[in-house]
Amino acid sequence: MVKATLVDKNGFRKGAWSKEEDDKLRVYVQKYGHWNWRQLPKFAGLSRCGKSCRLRWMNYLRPDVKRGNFSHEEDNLILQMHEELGNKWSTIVKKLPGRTDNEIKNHWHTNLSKKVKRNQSVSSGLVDKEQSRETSQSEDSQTEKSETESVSVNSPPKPHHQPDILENFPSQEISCSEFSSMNNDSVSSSVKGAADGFSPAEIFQDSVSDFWNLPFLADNNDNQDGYHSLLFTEEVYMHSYAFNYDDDSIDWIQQMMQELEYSN
DNA sequence: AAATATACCAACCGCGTGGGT
DNA sequence: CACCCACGCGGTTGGTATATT
Repeated sequence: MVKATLVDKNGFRKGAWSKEEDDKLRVYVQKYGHWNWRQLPKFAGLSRCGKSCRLRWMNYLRPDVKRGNFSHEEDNLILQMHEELGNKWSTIVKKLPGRTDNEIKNHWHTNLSKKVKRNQSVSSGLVDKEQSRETSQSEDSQTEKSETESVSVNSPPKPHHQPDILENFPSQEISCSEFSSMNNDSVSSSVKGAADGFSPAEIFQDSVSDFWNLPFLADNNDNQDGYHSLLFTEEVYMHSYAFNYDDDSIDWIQQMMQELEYSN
């Protein structure tokens, strides 16, 4: 199910994601969160546009994405919600934790919409014997499928690209909307929560004064309370703020990231 | 076994929206 | 108010797997 990889006019790779790209994106987002999808590929060392990265993460790499086929309960819920809401996939997906809007949309178009059409035909008396036979057959196979699949729903298999490096990776994702919408005050406030007992201004000042002396704190070995990820978030923020994402700062972060990767 | 049709689904694309300036 | 930017949503495309002839 992969598209041939090619390059668009901006030099961004398109098409199928390689395992290496997946790993880079997964490691990056799990460590640092997706604080800005547009900038993220540069920092993660990916030649992809931010949009593509976001989609890949949301639909495939997110640790809580539930793979495998849909259970009867899920099917019924989708049918019911779709009847109420129409193609509001983002709303429907909220009722199906672990599923993605893309997955639900695909499932709808490939399975459920046909089911609905058949049911409508049945109810309007347009179906002939042959069709009803087909229907019952496919329903049966569907049932069979769903029964075996409900197991996979309860214990979702991990994405097939899951590298060993992430086996013990606690997720410390920072929501894009949460972070990217932060202004100076809110960043300071969030840090205040982590640093406990310091005023935003103090934290901010301390961050500035200590910035060049701080080690790179995004360390997987010590993230019990997410404190380090918060510190890192602040650090990246400060750095990007100070340098306004110029090439030097990007190179600097990339270099640091590489060093981190090698040290793991 | 080969050719063709169909199903599936990852990824792309365009547009709307909201926040910031 | 207008403009820009980043993001999210929904529709669509197209490559691969599987079934059928």
